[in-house]
Amino acid sequence: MAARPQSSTVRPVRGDARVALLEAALALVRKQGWAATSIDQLCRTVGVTKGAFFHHFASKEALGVAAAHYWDTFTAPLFASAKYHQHADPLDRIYGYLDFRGSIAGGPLEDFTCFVGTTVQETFATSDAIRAACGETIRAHAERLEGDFRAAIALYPPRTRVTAANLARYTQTVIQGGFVLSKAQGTNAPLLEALAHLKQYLSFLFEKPLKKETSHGKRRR
Amino acid sequence: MAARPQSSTVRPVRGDARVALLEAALALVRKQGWAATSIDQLCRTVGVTKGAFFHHFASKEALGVAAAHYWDTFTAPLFASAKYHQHADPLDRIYGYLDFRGSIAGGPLEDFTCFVGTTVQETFATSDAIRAACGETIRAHAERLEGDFRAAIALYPPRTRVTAANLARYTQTVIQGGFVLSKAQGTNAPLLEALAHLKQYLSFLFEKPLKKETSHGKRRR
DNA sequence: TGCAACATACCAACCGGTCGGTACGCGTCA
DNA sequence: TGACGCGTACCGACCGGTTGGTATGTTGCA
Repeated sequence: MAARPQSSTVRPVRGDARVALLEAALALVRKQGWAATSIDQLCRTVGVTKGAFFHHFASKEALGVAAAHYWDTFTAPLFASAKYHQHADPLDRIYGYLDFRGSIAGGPLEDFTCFVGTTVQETFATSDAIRAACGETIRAHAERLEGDFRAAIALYPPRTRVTAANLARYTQTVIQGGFVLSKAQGTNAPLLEALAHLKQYLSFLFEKPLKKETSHGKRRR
Repeated sequence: MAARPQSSTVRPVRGDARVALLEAALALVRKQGWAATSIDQLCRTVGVTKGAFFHHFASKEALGVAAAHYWDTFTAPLFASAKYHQHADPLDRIYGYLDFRGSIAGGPLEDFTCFVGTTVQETFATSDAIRAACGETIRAHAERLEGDFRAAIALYPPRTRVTAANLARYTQTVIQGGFVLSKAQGTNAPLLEALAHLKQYLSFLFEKPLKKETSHGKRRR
């Protein structure tokens, strides 16, 4: 008992509490939802006390806003560094994005579903601050697809009048819906199916056929 | 102040508590989410006490399961009696279904979004009973579209291999995603946009052009 | 008379949030 | 060189209220 407390291992080093709380919030909220995740539970999982929590966040709502922003900075590099950006053809980059979303949809549902999608469903009517932060995060993610969609529209004149922003938003709609259905069915199959349908839609719209191998959710389970 | 308590108006008549609680659950959960809706709040809004609640439901989880089933019996007649079933062409019936979903998407978001979609996002990992009930409700709703999709596939051979069940599920995916995006943006526009894209997809797939008037979310806001 | 449909009172655990205090790194000046 | 002041990071007890749930009545209709 005389051993000195090895504070650097048993507990996050001083200064990490804020990030640790944000990361715990992402994990727990994705699994349990926003309201079911209590401040006490967050503090317990990262090994700090409530004093630390309220030193960094004015309220639970403030944590929600910060977590939505953090989710953006957390996921943006994941997609930015993915290799589908290498394709020369903008439409191939979009197909690649959809394939990439399918490829990371493995393991437990709470590990690949969306923090902001889950959170905004609970808070859209009770906290405008959280709602706005989640909306902004989704908008920002969709916006990063707009360049490729704009180039695709220029390169392959679409059969109907569409805009890049419109298509980018629809892409996110399909993905978010895939999350909901997947959670309800307890398998990632609905998400993979939805990605395949979306790709088919784009191939019809831009009149550029799909390669054979890109058929998520058709045969494989 | 001497007026006798008019129990028949201020409080539901004896025997109605169960249905009243279910209906209150639908309304409150759609607005606030599952975990944020407490048993006390439910009892307060319908004017009964906890004794009544636990007389009808063994637990909050049991209420969730019952509410998911109730949601199905509550919404099924709404769609069954809609007039889009009158169309002779099965694809027109499906277009009509999508237009109908757009036409009821007015007013506050919590009035036209989906109870089971909201609930399952919160409970998929913490209550398998609720998750299964929500999944079954979505599946049952999708299944009611399968007949029309099967007829459409027979009538208009699709450009790629699809199944009626597959398309019906994808339809629900798009709608659920539209709800999420709409909540995040605070307007029904994303849902209307998504319905328009889905119709466009079906028109490509079945090679049956859309009529002009059916263009939700394009010009109108 | 019996039983379904409630009401009432109560419980321990937990909720978000407050508050006084403490440990510690860092710049400053004698 | 060191000690002083100060700001940041964090602790942990505590608050009033709420949570889901229970045990025990009371009411009213068949």
